[in-house]
Amino acid sequence: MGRAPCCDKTNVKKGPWSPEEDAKLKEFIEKHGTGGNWIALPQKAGLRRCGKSCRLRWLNYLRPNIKHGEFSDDEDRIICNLYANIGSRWSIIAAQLPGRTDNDIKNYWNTKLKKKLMRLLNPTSQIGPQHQATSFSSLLQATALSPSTQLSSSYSYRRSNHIYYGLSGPVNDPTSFSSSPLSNSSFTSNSVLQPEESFVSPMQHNYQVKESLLMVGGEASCSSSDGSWNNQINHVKETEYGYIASNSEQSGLQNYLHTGIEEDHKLLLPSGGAEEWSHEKQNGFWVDNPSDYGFEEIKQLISTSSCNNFLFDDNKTEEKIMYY
DNA sequence: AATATCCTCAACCGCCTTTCC
DNA sequence: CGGAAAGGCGGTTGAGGATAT
Repeated sequence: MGRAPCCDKTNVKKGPWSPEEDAKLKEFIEKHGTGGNWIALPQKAGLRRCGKSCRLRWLNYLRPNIKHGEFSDDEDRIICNLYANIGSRWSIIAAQLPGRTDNDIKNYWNTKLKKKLMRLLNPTSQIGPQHQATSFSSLLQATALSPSTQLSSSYSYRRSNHIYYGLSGPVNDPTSFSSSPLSNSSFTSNSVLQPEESFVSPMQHNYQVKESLLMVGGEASCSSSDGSWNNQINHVKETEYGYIASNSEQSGLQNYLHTGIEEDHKLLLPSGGAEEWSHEKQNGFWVDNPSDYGFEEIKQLISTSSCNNFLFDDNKTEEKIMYY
């Protein structure tokens, strides 16, 4: 016995939406909202559609500020970098591209961008469709976009006898591409996928680069700038990172976490409190917008925490911590 | 001009996760 | 706490338009 269907399949219309249906759905949602119940919505709106179908139509096509049309080079780069870091998690990727939907990005990747990248990575080969997926993943693996060199989008430090090991530079940073393999305004094959050595920063000679740091996080980060708190919090939960946010961000976060928020740029902690998040199973702390904090505050945080890994969101902090 | 083939993308399907009771 | 319902997501499909022959 399988799962019960979400609606009466014999009584719902399928296939492309007519302009009339679009208008009905749009008008209803603009007037009443979704009411938090997509399943009940079509009946209320007078539509013979499955609730899921309505949801999809709204999210992918009808809701305001949807961007249609060509993807920019910047968008290409973001997609490529995020795909290399987190794979086909389209909703997370979409959260980084305001106005784009996960469906859009998925289609674009599967039909165009993957081929575009394949051509750049391997301009001479004629790869048939049946081999494309395998070849593509092996190409990714053979390059800086491979999982073995992937890194979270920020700067990682491991505390060990008061020495901070730094892996510098925005390595594979999906949202900041100053050293990105795809950083030119148009794709050029000679700029694609730098060798691992190129990740070494000028400051590196002072500090030992620990390969284990590459494992910190294991996820691309999400910026809060587009207000995509939901995905961001999922990310934080998934990676078991504590999250340190400034006041301005806390109101958004509050909606999603049960927190122990303290005043003025203090730790934002889950209900278990600091001890729970300092437990050794905790991967580390994510420090968003570290420039919002005093350096002393960050120093204190590091020295009082039993946690070894911190992710910072900018390289000014990286530099300071290096010399600390 | 007719036909075949390819390409795009909206929409569906089914599974997993989250929320609610 | 467990089960059901709903939400959310990623993979896949197929209609229709574009292009090649």
